[in-house]
Amino acid sequence: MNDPTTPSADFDLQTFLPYLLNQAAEATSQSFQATYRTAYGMNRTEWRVVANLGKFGTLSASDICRIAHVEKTKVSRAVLALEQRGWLRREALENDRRRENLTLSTAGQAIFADVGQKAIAFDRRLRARLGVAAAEEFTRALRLLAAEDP
Amino acid sequence: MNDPTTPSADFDLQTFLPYLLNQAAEATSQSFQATYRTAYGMNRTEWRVVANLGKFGTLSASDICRIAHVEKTKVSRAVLALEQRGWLRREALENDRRRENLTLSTAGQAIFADVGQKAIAFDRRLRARLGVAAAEEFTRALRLLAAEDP
DNA sequence: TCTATATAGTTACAAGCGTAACGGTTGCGA
DNA sequence: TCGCAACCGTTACGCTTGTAACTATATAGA
Repeated sequence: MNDPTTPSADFDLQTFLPYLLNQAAEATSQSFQATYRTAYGMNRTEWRVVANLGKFGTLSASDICRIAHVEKTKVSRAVLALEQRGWLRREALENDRRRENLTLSTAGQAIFADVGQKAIAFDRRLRARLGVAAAEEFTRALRLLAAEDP
Repeated sequence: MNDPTTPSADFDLQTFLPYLLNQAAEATSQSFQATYRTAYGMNRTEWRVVANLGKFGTLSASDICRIAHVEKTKVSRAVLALEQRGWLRREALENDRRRENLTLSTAGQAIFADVGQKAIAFDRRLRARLGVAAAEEFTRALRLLAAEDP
């Protein structure tokens, strides 16, 4: 296999894991994005902010950066957009005036409940397509590859 | 952490397949991108064009669109950039003057060989991390999810 | 205390992107 | 044959993004 005198096999993009991962990620994200885009005009980052605030209740912007692995400038802009539409409230912290607590408004919670339910259904369909057991193994592999180090 | 008032059926981004796919795709693509970016100043689309021309020899721009699932405007810009750096040649077709054949120059082929070898090594490391057998199953799942329909 | 280093979040600017329109070409059907 | 639709590739425009700088606050060390 690794005879140094013979040229090694040519590279094939179609079997390259990063490429395949991108294709699958694009296809599924693109497909689900209609759910929050057409109904609420949110982009992906805004939806992720809503999803994390919906789950954790209250977070700071930098918390969201860490948890969801999103750039802080993206979070900053998403928070502004969500606030302007009345889906999110900011609250200053007395003990550290650099940060602010973010919380979904009632309207924001309703949106989280709506899109969240559809996300659960969407996820269930994807897992059914893979087979429920295989989906578990698949998820483990994704987490392994997503781990920072390489 | 968890708001005790939220019901347990709430959506959790951390188990959502499109999210996990994005994380894994971003992590691996980002990690490998250093290989072609620092050495040759290519972006992802340019690298994909090189990879496909390296494999197939000669293609038209629209061929690349179909094969690599890239927007035609991105391909157009990538081809221009690669041509200006002398890594790719265009050739008019007599029987259809709308299209042009694209081929890597000698320099382009050398780049393909270099980056391609590193890609193969990178891919091998990823698959080793998953376990070679598991990686096969993983690849099948990715192809299934990347299929257009949902 | 005073300095300097780190952090939180915002903003400016340039680069990248997708949508839509465009010019040029081909092929099909009336 | 003409006319019209489909196609290839490029360009124009506006929106999104990342990098780097910035303000403001907090913390650690001399």
